[in-house]
Amino acid sequence: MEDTDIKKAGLKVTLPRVKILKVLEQSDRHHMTAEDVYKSLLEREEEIGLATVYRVLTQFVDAGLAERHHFEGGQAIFELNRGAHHDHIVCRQCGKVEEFMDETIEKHQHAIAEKHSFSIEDHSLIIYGNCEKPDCPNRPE
Amino acid sequence: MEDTDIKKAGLKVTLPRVKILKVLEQSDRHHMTAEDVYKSLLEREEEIGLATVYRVLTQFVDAGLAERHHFEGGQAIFELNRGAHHDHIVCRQCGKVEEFMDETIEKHQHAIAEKHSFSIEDHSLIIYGNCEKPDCPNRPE
DNA sequence: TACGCATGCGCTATTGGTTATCATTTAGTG
DNA sequence: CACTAAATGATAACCAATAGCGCATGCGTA
Repeated sequence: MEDTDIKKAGLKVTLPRVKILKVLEQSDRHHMTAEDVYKSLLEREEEIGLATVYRVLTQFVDAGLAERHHFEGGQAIFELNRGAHHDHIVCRQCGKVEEFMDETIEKHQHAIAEKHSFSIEDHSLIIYGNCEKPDCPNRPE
Repeated sequence: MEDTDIKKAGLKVTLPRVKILKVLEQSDRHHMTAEDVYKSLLEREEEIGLATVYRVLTQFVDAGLAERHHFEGGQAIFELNRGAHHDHIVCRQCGKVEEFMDETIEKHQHAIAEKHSFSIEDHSLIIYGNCEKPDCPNRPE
């Protein structure tokens, strides 16, 4: 993802926008709250206001550069849009987020929308569970 | 759903709890925010504080009597648990919520969890679109 | 490169939804 | 009917998110 993408989106290429884009790109966790982004910027000693973080994230979403998700807990989570649609599976213990994509599920959703006479615009599928990462607090011993 | 269900959940059978349960049961919209429940109680001239509504709804969820959903917008939505699991399809224009259930989708979710080495606990699938209700503001003329 | 305006920035105050506090009231029990 | 623990209601506190407002900056133009 490049600075030119910001320009293409009709937004001026400013330092805060570039830096927020970088944070979203380079973070090992690719799913972050606005607060996460803000803290990450502080660690890099970038002085960017929290309000600006919210503003810019919203602009990125409106421009299609990023997506806003609503997981459990209410807090919005942001993710760069890398083109390929996918859904999420989340560990309730360690917060790890993985991505998946299932053609069959996608197709069935369209069938359901049709059956209910809805023109489908979007969907959100999140699976909650517990992962088996070695450092996950819920790991069975 | 009966008062005895409240007792079974280990909660005292108090007037506010009975009345909130009734609202959730009798409302034509079965998916309500805490505020919706509160307003509905006001219309019935029941003097129940908003704090109590939030408290009781949370207790119902903890007891398994109700479910809390997170649709777009962040606001929590509550629904009585009638036993049969289902997912939701929501109209972005008029807010109408319908329910559906698809065995194939359910099965695939379990397969996905397995593939990612997650023990699945729950999931949330919401389809967003536009319905064709005669009074839906988005209805094509 | 210098100018000037529109846009964007950061700060602070404010909102909206939800939760905690605490004195008073009520349900359940003997 | 009295007693005790739990529940309620009013209010304040909380937190994520937003709006308002001067100041600073990006960028087209000269």
